[in-house]
Amino acid sequence: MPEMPEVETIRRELEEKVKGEEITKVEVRSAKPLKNATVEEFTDVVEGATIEDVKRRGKILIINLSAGYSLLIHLKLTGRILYQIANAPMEKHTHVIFSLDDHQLRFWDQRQFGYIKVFKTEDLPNAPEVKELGPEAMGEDFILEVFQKLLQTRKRGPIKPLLMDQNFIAGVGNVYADEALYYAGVQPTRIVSSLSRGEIAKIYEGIRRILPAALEYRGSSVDLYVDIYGRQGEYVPYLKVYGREGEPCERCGTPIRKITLRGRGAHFCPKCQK
DNA sequence: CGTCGCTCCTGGATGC
DNA sequence: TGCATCCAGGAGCGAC
Repeated sequence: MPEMPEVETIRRELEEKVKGEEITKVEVRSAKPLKNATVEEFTDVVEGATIEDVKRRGKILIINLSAGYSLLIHLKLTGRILYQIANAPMEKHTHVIFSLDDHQLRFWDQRQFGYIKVFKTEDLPNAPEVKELGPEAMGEDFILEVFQKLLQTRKRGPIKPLLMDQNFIAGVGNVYADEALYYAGVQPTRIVSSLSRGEIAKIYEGIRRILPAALEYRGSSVDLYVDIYGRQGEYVPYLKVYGREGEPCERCGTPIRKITLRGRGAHFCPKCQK
């Protein structure tokens, strides 16, 4: 599932490949991902537009087009943006096709939770999914003191769901929340108010170290994630707990446990994490 | 407003 | 072997 390292990988690749390209034609095979526009409105905005640049905020991809419009793309669990030769065979679950010169960008999504919305570029900051976002997980203004202060406003619940709350911190999801907590030696169920200053600092450090490390490997291909060329991310072998239920902890050999927390899988070492 | 359960969806895994 | 059921999960929504 694409989190910051995966979405940033896609952003970089798109920037390299399609920046400056004109979208000559758009084909909507399923209108479901177009959550705030009709097919006609979408087509009118996109066709003939040039891709000016590709940005990211949290897990959201933003494609700025000429003529003052932007596409806001959320891949959710299984969304893919694929860069393919125009005549490449069409895969099932391809919902929107943007034709460029001799290539196409294809929005593919098996579970259909992802979406593409259209905004006037000037209205983007007020888009509901952007407006309430917390600080960028790897942003330079997200310093330890900011994390500490944020935690003081949300003291009652367990730490892990909070790390995944995009309105708290933008960019961390299920995989890297588990990994950051393993790094910190803190169990995902720990109530925020019980965390020591040292533990908070370690969680912060975990986030700040693991995200860029994963980005270097073009992310983690858990679930169906691939980059725009269809390549898997290569960070999975370096994950310490996510997807390793029953395997021995690298540090102490205790089997990694998986529990359900707020309806989501949470993985941790019962010995190394307190 | 914070917290929390429910919901969307598909196909691979699991059970009988 | 085949069919039914379960399960994964980001984030919006409503309930409290």
